[in-house]
Amino acid sequence: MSYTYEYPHPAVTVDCVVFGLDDDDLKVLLIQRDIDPFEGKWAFPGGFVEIDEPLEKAALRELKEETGLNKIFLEQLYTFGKPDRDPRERVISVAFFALANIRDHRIKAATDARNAAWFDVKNIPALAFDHQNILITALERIKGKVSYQPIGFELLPKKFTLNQLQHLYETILERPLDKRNFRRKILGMDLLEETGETEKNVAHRAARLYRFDKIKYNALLKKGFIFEV
Amino acid sequence: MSYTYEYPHPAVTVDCVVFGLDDDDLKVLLIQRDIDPFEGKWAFPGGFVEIDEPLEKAALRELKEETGLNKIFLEQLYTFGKPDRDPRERVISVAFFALANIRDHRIKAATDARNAAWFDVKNIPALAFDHQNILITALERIKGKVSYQPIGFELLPKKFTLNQLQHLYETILERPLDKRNFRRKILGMDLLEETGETEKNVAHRAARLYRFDKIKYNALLKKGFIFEV
DNA sequence: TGACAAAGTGTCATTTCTACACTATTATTA
DNA sequence: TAATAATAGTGTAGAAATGACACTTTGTCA
Repeated sequence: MSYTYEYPHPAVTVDCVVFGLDDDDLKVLLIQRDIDPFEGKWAFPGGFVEIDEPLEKAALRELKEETGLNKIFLEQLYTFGKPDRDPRERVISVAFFALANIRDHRIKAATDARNAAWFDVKNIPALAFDHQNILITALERIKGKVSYQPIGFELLPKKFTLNQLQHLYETILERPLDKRNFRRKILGMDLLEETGETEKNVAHRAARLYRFDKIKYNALLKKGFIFEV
Repeated sequence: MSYTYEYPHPAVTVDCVVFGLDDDDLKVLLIQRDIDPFEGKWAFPGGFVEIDEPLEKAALRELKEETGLNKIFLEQLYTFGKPDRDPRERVISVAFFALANIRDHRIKAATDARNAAWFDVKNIPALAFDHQNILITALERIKGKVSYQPIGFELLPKKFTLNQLQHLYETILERPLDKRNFRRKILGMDLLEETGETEKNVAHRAARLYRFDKIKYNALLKKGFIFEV
């Protein structure tokens, strides 16, 4: 079967930059390509958009096919369209980004992916295509966004300590924050709910566990509340 | 001539949302389509990306062809890809947005545009394709961006009064600002240079004219300065 | 039971924000 | 030429937010 057009058409792909947090490090999910071009190289999960498929749906499908990751929230990041970014033909790629809790998801490679794994953003192998650029763009976005949208909570377990939350912000923003000031600000927003529980199996005083109250957040939003860290 | 592919390919277009400021109103540049589909309807300037052409270059080319607007700074806005957004075939459109000073540019329609004109964003005719969505996205973007990037200056003449600047912010943000607080904040940033000149031909005390000092701004940026209004 | 490790807590000085009203200047008009 | 109309231009004080800073509490483990 073949498809003919009066004018040349580019191919369109989607790519997904999924961030995760693993103890101390910010990570991204990569797959090792099992097909040419760039066979054996690491890249962001992604692939061709089907002709009647919405972009976001294509991204979710590819993500699931290649890594097993399912049902996560994707946000459009940027569209990469340099004419020579793919050696096969003109390929325009719509990149998405997402946050995921590493422990909640079991990654497993499939279809065009030989392998799938989380990599520390500070230690990324050489990437296929222009995916290095995509990574840079995604890091800028997450850094810019984390301060004024409560997206960070997606990276943590449902119940988390204030120290974990502070650590997350310090990791993404790449600067230290004052413990007391951080707590004052976060708790003052009235977005966190105490679970009444504390950490288990730690060799020191156990910290209180909180959960993010999305309903409260949405209610505050309607009243003009602005999240800011 | 025809082009054949093993798999179906979407077409890719670019669209440009150009904002301008005319006295009291925020405007956008629209063209009236001279060809099907949506012949006679108003739409954002744009068109098909050539097979070896970067996206931004395509946007600049279409903008110039259809409206005469030349050499303005475009920023990628969002990519619109719903499968049925174009009745002809699957078309994925990469939208850009830009700011322009209306008085500096003479608009003239050409090629596929029967007409080109500025429209008050509060009073937009029915638009072709999903361009209403594109407009909404662009308005959100400019509103979100104007407060923390000094983009507003692009909309004003080179020399402008503080009242013009304040009015611009009030128009985009859709809320009133306090005159004294606004002046204190803007002047305190040390980004504006007094020209020494004043307004001409006004029936009241003439206001001082300022210009935006981009060199100073870039220097401050390097020192970690954050613009915020 | 003492040492260790992290949790949890308050204050003060500085800066920033907000709300608010009158005088100065210029062109126009009576 | 004096009065009027229109906008320019200016300061302050109270409230809120920020940033810097160190010790006590609680639990585990040796």
